[in-house]
Amino acid sequence: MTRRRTLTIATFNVNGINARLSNLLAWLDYLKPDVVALQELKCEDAAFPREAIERQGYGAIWKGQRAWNGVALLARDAVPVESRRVLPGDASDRQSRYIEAAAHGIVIGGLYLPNGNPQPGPKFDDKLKWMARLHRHARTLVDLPHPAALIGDFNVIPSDLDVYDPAAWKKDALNQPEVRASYARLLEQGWTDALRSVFGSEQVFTFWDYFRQHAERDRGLRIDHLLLNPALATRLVEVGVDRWVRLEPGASDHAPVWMKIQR
DNA sequence: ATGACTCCCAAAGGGAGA
Repeated sequence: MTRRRTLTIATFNVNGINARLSNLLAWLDYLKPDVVALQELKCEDAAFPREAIERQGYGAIWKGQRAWNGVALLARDAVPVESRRVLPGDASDRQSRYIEAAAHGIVIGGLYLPNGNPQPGPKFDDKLKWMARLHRHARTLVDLPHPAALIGDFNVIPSDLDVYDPAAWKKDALNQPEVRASYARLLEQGWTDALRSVFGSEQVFTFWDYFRQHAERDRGLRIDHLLLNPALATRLVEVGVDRWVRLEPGASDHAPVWMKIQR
């Protein structure tokens, strides 16, 4: 096997890893990403499909949870070297929403940010608190001399360009001014939003809900993000969304989002 | 628009998602 000149790093909210296992494996076989962050495993640790993932050529670490949430990191022909499995700052947090590891020379934080609906309300308050914790932890990564990325389902619509109908999503937690401002402040630490930096003013989506044939009609949101610290951003080559995965039978409501970086 | 659609658990219908 020839060694490729770029590394491919991807994030994919699978919406139930066991319900979607064949979709996930088909996509891995197609793209052959080097590092993958998964969200919404919706399984306990013991139910993670480790053997099927390993047969596909990937080492994995994961943090599951019964019924909801759950995150994992996969590395092609390697096992991610875990550095964290909880976002610091709240000892009472029992939700599986963060996992961090080194893989193929890059520090990867894989995250599943709380949805926050309905808003206003306690779930929305929790979302903002989780984002504040993310800010504090991200500060420790952004200025590392080593390449680092924060990737996953942020549940944040960064701007009106990132939603097919801003008015229809006006009251949604993903689209609130406080949430957008918090995301913007995170970027101001020095993170590069890889998709936006390459697409410029062109619209691109990563999620389409299951209603009203929104996927087929490309009425979506951009809420899955790839953030690069400066040491990694200089190596960014290409980005993409594998929208075809969203159009397959039995698909997740999210599509995989990927970037290629120089080795 | 208390909607729709799909997962989970569990064994029906409710919680959660976004």
